[in-house]
Order: sequence, then C-alpha cells, then structure tokens
Amino acid sequence: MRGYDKHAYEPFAVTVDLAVLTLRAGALHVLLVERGQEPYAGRWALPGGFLLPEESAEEAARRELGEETGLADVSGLHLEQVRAYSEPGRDPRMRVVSVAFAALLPDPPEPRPGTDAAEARWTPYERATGLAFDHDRILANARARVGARLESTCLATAFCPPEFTLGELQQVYESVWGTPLDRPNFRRKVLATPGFVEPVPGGARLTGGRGKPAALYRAGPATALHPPLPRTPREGHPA
Amino acid sequence: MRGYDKHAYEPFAVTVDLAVLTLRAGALHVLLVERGQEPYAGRWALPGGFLLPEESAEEAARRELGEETGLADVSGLHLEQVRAYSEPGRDPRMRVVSVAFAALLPDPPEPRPGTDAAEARWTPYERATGLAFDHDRILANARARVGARLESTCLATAFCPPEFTLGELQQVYESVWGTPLDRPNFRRKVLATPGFVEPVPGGARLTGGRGKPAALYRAGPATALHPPLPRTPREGHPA
DNA sequence: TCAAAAGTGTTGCTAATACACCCATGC
DNA sequence: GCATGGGTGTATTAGCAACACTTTTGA
Repeated sequence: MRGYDKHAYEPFAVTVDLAVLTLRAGALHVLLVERGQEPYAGRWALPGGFLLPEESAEEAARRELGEETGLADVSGLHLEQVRAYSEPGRDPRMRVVSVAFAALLPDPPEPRPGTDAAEARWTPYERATGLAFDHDRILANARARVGARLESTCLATAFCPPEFTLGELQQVYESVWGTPLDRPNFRRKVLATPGFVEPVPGGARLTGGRGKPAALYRAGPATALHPPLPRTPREGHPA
Repeated sequence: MRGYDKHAYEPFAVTVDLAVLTLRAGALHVLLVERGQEPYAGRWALPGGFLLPEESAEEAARRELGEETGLADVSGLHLEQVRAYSEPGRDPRMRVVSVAFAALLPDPPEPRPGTDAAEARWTPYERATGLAFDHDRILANARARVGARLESTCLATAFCPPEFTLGELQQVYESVWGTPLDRPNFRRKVLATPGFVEPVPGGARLTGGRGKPAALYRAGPATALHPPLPRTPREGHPA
C-alpha cells in the first residue's frame, strides 16, 4: 500500500466464483455451468465472471447470480463470502484472483443458460467433482463454510421459502451437514432460540404431505444463534 | 471466467493487508505502520503491500510479515485469511482489491521500520482506531475471526511460545475475547481435549512469577476443538 | 507471614439426548 | 386401517459453572 506505481506490476484480473447451493428433493445441489471454450472446454465449472470497473465483488456476485439463474429479483438472497483464491497457476491464461461466494437459494428454478450459451444445470453435491480450475476446492470450502455458519447463525432460513415448516428447516441442516437429527430435539432448540423463527399467525399446511399438516414459520429478526446448534447427534464423544 | 479478453477490463491492483496480532503484558496489540505518503500521509495503517507477479496472497502476506516485523524466520507463524475487500472507492488512487490476513505472533519483537522508512509500532487494540483506508473495518473483522477460531480450533497456541503455561494460554483467550475465564474450569477443558496441549516431560517454571511455578506445555497435534470452548462464562446474547 | 499464582475437589444445577407416545392427514 | 410426518412429554444423564480449598513460590 506504499511505494506504489500503477504500472510497476503486472495487472491482475479479478473475478468472482459462485457456489450456488439449494435443496432439491431433500438433497444439496449446486449450480454448474458447462464451459464452452478453452481452457477446460466441455468441463463443468462454478458460474462466475469478471468484476466490472465500478462494482465490488459482492455486487458482481449478485449480478452473476441473477444472470446465471435467470431469477428476476435476486436482492434478498444470501451471499456469503468464502475467501479469495490467488495461486499464480490457477488459471492457465493469466493471473486471476478470484473471490468465492456461497449463495443460498430457497426455490430451485430451472437455470437458463448464461449469455454465452453454455449449459447450466443443478447437480447433486456429491456428483459435482472433476470441475474446471480449482473449483473442486472452492466448492468444498463453500460447503464447509455454510455448514459452519449453520451452527452459529440463523442462516438456514435462507434456504427456505418465506414461509416454511420446521421439517423443511431440519432438512436444510441434515442436507448440508450430512447427518440425521432428532426431530423433537431439533424442534425444541429452534423454538427456544428467540428470534430464529416466528409462527405465521393463522397458518397450517396441508396439501403436500401425507402426514399431519405442519405449522408454518417465517424467519425471525435474529441473526446469531445463542447457544449454537451443535452438529453432533451421533459422534464419538467419550470424555 | 468465460468470454474474457485480457484487455477488456480495467486492470486491478491486488494487495494484502495484515492484522499482526500479539499479546504484550496481557493485552492484545496490533502492529501498525505510519504512512509516509499520500493518501492518508501521517495516518496509521495496517502493514501490507502488493502481490508480486509469481506469488499467492498467502506468500505475499508471509513476505510482508517478515519485512515488517524484522523476524528472521516467519515460516512457522500462523496466517489466517480473513476475507477480500473490493469496494471501488476504498483506495482513492486506483482500483485495489485487498486480501486481508490475521497473523498471530507469540513473542512481540520490537518492529523495525519497513524498507520505506515509515515508523512501525505495536499498538493496544483499543487504541488502534482512525486508521487509513478501510483498515478499521479490516482490523475489527480480523479480531472477530480470530476470536471465533479460538472457540473451535487449537489456534490459541499460535499466540504462545513453544513452551507455555496454562495461565498464558488462558490469557490468550481472555485478551482476544475480552472476557475473564474461570481458571479451574479453563484448565479442565483444555486438558480434557486430547491433542490440544501436551505436558513437557520434566518441566516446571519458576523465575518469572510470584506464585507457585506452573507446569509447561507445548502445542499438541490436534487442530480442531471438540467440543468447542464456549465463550460464555456468564453471558446472555439477545439477538 | 502474607500475597499471589497454580492446581484439586466438590456440589448442585442445567440442559440435552434418547426415547415413548399422541395427532392428523392421505391412500 | 395403516403408513407417514407433525408435535408433546419425560427420565436419565452428562456436563459444567461456581466456589472452597490446598500447594508452592517470592518478598
């Protein structure tokens, strides 16, 4: 930040990469795009793109999110910065520093191919391997980050539509963490946290499920979870 | 990452900013440098600098750390990436994207001024306000990140010399979190976590303290803390 | 002998896990 | 009826906060 000269250093390109996560049929999915050109032509990759001259990485990520998903209003969706990736060889063409974001979507719209006519597709998280560049690592980091945030923040509601049941909320945790949770205990912990969820006044849901209609909730005003929702229903904790 | 043209976009400068944290006399301190030139000439700032063409942000951060502290061997020190900062106006000169790191130092050496002859100084965390650029925010984010990592990882030993007492380790937590902890309970939790600390075979310490000599420990092989060391001796965090 | 810091023991409360059980709906 | 998912109740248990107490040093 001192002794600088605008032209003394090779210019860097700065991009954003997005791990757009959602739940489809109770399983974690990620939005992938098929690359149309070299390098890695034909391979799947995380969506992303260059920063425009007058936008921040967050703004670029939100713009890309709208472009890739085709969603009209993308302003309320949660974007979580994961970290920056800056290894010199990560893009064979030039020096690219990438800021990765995790985006959380409640309803999974069918993706429309981006402006560059490459295909876009929701892919189960487990099958999203062999991605272009270092996107395998970025995706794993994004999932780990989101999983950690679920423990201590109210982030889980970002995966849910405006009104949701506690069963749906529980599925968020189970899908991202990959562990089953005890329903009665989950319910108590969520309801015991003030401001996490609020019951919607006169609602109960019916049509979808085969069982008893579930009560509907909305996201509450809280952002932090005190105490945290621990990840361990079955884990080796002998001590 | 698609449809790119090396010259289609304004070039970005990429820098690293370092929040170098240490404990002096039981209080959290941060390394600041006085800026010698505009903008913000005469103001204090976090140390940092540009990425060289063939180094990653982590490598640049470690190099800067060595340059600013004057430490000969900087390879074992802990560097924690905080996040990237990319708002268009954050540097008035040009578009600068900065990757922030928190560095944790056990022994606080007197800093030597950097190559650019500006002054460098350890500053108590509370007095490190009014910094140049957006460094107030970066520093706060770095401290929050380190505090959160103390809960769930064995990071605290990075603040300690190779051999340390449990009292010193406790001071790390108390200084970063800003809360006093109960010594007996802290001791039990640390020792109950396998691999967090290991007693050094035949050691006890004497000269420094006025009380009973404390046993010496070293960092163990564990990196994660299960269960986490909770931050709350008596705390009610309402939303 | 006192102060200061390390270390041990104990107690009592809180909270969470692991269930059993009831409810309401679709088929 | 019965399968399925929602929701409530509860007992045992484990963990932990709080505090009393002992130990070992320097002054």
